[in-house]
Amino acid sequence: MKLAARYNSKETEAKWYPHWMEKKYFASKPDDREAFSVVIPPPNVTGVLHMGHMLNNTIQDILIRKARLDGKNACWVPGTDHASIATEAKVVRKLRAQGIKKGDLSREEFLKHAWDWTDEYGGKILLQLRKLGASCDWDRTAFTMDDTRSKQVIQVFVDLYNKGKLYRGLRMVNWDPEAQTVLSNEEVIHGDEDSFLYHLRYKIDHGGEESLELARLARQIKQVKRTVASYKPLSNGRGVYNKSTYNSFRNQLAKLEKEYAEKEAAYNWLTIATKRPETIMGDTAIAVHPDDPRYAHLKGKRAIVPLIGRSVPIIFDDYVDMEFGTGALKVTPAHDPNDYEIGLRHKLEVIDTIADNGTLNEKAQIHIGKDRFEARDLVKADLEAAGNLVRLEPYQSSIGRSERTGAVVEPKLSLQWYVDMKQIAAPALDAVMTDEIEFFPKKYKNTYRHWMDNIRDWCISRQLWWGHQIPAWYYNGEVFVGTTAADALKLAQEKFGNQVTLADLKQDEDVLDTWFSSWLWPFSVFDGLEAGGEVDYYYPTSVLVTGWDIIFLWVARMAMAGYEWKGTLPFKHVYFTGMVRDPQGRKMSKSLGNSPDALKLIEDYGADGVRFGMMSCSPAGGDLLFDTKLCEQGAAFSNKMWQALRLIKGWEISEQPVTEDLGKVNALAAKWLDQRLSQILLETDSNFTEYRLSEVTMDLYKFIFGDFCGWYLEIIKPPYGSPIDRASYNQAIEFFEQLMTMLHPIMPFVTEEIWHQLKERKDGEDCIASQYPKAGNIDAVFLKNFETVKDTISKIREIRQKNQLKSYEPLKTFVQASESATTFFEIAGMKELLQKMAALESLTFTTEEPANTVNFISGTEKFYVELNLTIDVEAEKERITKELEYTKGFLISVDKKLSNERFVNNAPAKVVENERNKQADAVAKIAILEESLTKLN
RNA sequence: GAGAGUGUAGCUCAGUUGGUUUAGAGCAUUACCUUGACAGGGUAGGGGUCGGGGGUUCGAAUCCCUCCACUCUCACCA
Repeated sequence: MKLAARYNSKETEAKWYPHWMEKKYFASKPDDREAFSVVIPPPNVTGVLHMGHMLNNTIQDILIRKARLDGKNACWVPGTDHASIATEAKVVRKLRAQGIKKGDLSREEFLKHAWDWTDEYGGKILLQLRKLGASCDWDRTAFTMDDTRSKQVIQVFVDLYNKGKLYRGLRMVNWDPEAQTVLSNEEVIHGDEDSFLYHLRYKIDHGGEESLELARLARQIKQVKRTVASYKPLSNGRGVYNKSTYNSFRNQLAKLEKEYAEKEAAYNWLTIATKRPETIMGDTAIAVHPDDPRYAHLKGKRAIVPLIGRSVPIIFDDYVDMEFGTGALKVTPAHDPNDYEIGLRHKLEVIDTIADNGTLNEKAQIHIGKDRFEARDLVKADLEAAGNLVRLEPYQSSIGRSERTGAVVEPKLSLQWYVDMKQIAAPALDAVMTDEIEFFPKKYKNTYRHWMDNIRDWCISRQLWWGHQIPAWYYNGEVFVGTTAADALKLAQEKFGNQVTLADLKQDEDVLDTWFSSWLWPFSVFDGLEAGGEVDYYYPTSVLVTGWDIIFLWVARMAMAGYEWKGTLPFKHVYFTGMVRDPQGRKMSKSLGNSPDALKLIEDYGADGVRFGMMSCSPAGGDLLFDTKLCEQGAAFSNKMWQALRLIKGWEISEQPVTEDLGKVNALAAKWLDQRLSQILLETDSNFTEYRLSEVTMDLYKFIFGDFCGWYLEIIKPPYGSPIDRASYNQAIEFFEQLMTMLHPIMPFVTEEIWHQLKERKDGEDCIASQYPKAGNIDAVFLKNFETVKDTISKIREIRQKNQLKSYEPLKTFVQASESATTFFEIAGMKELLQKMAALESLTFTTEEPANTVNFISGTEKFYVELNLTIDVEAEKERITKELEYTKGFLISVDKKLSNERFVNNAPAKVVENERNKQADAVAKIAILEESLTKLN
C-alpha cells in the first residue's frame, strides 16, 4: 500500500474517533485497577467552544490518556451546567423577539420554552469537544438540572438548613436590574469608569431660629445702602456729589454683602458630594465627622433635601472621611451598603426609591418610571435650576457590573437565602494549606487563603425561574424547608395543626445559584451524595483542571462541599490553567474580535495541530499568548512524522545482514536511541508529575524531530538503492511505535494512525490502549561518547561549509593517536558511524600532523581533515586563537575554584571531582591548540 | 489602601532544594545546501554583562535587602 505524500489530518481524525468510541475505550467501570478520575468543569449548556475550553479540555484529555496508557482505570466525566442567568437571559431575549414577554407567561410555560431551548442548543459544545479528541466517558454525561443532580441539590439545601448552616436574611445585595436578580459578590466585576462627583448644597433647617449675626449684618447693609442711595448725584446735576466718599461707601457695601453671603451660606447651607444625585430622594440623613470643626455648629440641626423638601437629621459618624469631597455625606440607606450600616447605627428610615428594573418608583416622588441613569441627568438639571448644584467635578471611580449582563449593579436591600460560610470553610482551607489538596502552581494558595480568611456568607437565591426552585414553603409568616411539598406540609401541620393543606403552602419563587449545583459536581456526577456505589471508587477525583478565575466561584466551594458531605477532599490536585491571550497579550474577547474560531482552527490545522499549538506555548499555570503559527508548527510536526513513516516503509528489507559494518553502525545507533529514550522518559515522567505539559510537549517534539528523525533515521538509512537488514528495520519500527505511544496523549490522532501503519494490528490493538514505555538504565559514559561523535560530525560539516565543499564529497581524515582515541574508536561501530555520517573517504590514526590539513578538537581528541586546496593560514590561526582564548578563560575559572582551599574543603566531593576533570580536559585541549598554532607559525 | 506575582536572546518561555563547561529551548533571523522521506526540509552560524544597585557564600540567574518597571487579586471614600 502506498502512503499519501502528505499527512491528511481530516481523514485521520474522522476515522479514529468513531473507532475509539466503538471499542469503548473511553468508558470506565469500577474494577480492581487504580482509578484515575476527572470531572469536566461544566461549560454552559448552550455555550459554544472557545479557546479557553480548548486549552482546558486538551489538558484534561492529555492527563486522562496518559493515565489510560499507564494502565489506570481512567474516567473522565463530561457534562454541562444550566447557567441560570445567562440561559434565562437568552430565552427571554428570544421570546421578546417573538413578541412574548416573560411576565405574560406562567412559570411552567416559561420553563417549557427554556427546556426547548436547552434541547435545541444544549450539548452542542460537547459534540465540539469530540472534534478536539476529548476522550470523555460520554455515557456518563451529566447536566446540573437532570434528575440525578437536581435531587442532590435539593437534598443538600435541606440538609444545610436543618444543620443551621443556611439562613434567610435581609441584606444589602448586588442587584442586576437587567436580569432582575441578585448576584453574589463573585459575579460582580469592578472596573474604573469616568463619572462625576456632584457637589450639592442642602438648605439647613434651623426651625425658624434666626442667626443674630446675620440679622445684624442685614441691618448694617440696609443702612449703608440707604447712605449710598443718598449720595447719588441729583438729577439736575447740582446736588452734593463727593465722589471719593461715595466710592468708599460703595466698597463698604460690597464687602458687607460678600460677608453676608458667606455667613448666610455657612449658616443656611451644607454642601455634600455624591456620585449618584438621582438617589437624593432616598436621603434620610446628612452625615459629618464628629471631629470636623467645620460642621460642629450643626449639632442637632436638620437639613432639607432639595427638590422634594424632606427634612432630615444631620448626624455625626466616624465613617465619614473629612478629607474626601466636602467632608459631608448624604446618607441613603436604601441604595448604598455603607449608608445602610450608618442607617442601622442611627436608626434612620430606609426609603427605597428604585424599582427592580432600575427605574425610579413612586417613593422617589419625581421622575417616576425613568431609568436611573436618565433620572441622573434630569435630577442634575433640576438641581442646577434650583441653585443646588455647586460644582461638577470629573471623577473616576470603581463601578460594579454584572458578569453576565454587563448592567451596572444596584445595591439593594432584600431578603435572600445565605449559606453561613464560616461554619463550613475551615476544613477546606486547611486542606489546601497543608497540601492535602495540592495546587499547581503553588502561588494560588495565597490567593485562596486570603479569600477564605475573609470569607463572607454566600447569597444563593436568584430571582429567576431557570434553575432549582428553592425547597422552602411559606405559611402564616413561617418558613418550612423540605425535599418535597409533602415534607414541608408535614412540618407546617406539626406547627399549625392538620387543617393546613398543600394549597395553603406557597413555595419560594426563587431558584438557586448555578454554583450551588456545580459545587457538588465531583460527587454528584457519580450520584454520590450518599456513600456506596461508584462514588466510593471514583471519589476523590484525581485532578481538577480549571481556570484561576473561578478559584472562589467554584474550586473553593467544591472543597467545602467535599468535606461537608463526603468528609474528605473532592480532588487531590488542582491544576490552574492560564488565560488564553492574543499575541499582543490581550484577553480574548468578542468585542476585540481577537478570538479565533475554535472549530475553524481544528478545520485548518487538525485537532492534533491545535492541541500541539496550545500545549507548546502553555507554561504551567501561566497565561498563554496564542498564535495560530503554533498550530501551523503542530500540523508541520504531524507531517514530519508522516514523512519519517514513509521513509521507513519505503525501505526494501533484506533477510540477510547487509554488511558487517552497517550492522555495527545500526546496532550502535539503536543502543544510543534506546538510552536517549530512557532519558526522555525520565524527564517526561517528572514533568507530568509537576504538570509541566508544555515541557513534555517540547521535549517529545525535539526528540522526535532531532534525535529520531535527524540522527537515528539518518544513521540507519541504507545507501540509495540498498536494502536494510530485517533486525534494524524491526528495531526502527519498535522505536517509532514507542514514540507514538509517548506522544499519543498530546496528539492522539496522528499517533494512532502511524501506530497502525507501522505494523499489521489485530482487532483490539490500538495506540490509545497500548502501554506507556518504561525507562531503562542510563549509561552516562556511553551517552557522552555519542555526543562526542555527533560533535565531530558537526565540526566536519562546518569545515565543509566554510571551505565550500559538497556535503557528499569524500574526505580524508586523521585522528591524533592517543590512548583515549584508541578507546573511543574501539566502541563497536563508532568509526564506521563517523565515516558514514561525515562522508569520509578514510579515517586514519596518525602521530604526525598530516600535510595540507585543518584540524579541530572534539572531546579530547584532535582530528585532521585533508583539503585539496590551499589552506588559509591566517584564518586558521584566527580560529585556533579564538578557541584557545576561550579555553584559557575557562581554565582560569576552574583553577580559581580549585585553588580556593575553602572550595575544596567545603564543596561536595562530587562537585570537586567534576571540577578536576574539567581542569584536566582544558589543560589537554590547550596543549593541543598551542601545538597547532606553533606549527602554523 | 492590602496582598501576590513577574522581570533571562528580537518574541514566548525553561533553568526542579546555590555547583555538568563562561546560561538553554522553540519561534524569528543570517549564510549555505537540497533530483533519493520531508522547502511544512537539511547543515552551520549570529544573538543575552540573567531589570539596576548592594549584601550573604569558596561559589549567585538561583538566597537576603533596596530601588525601578510591569501584571494580577482582594477591598474600596460618598
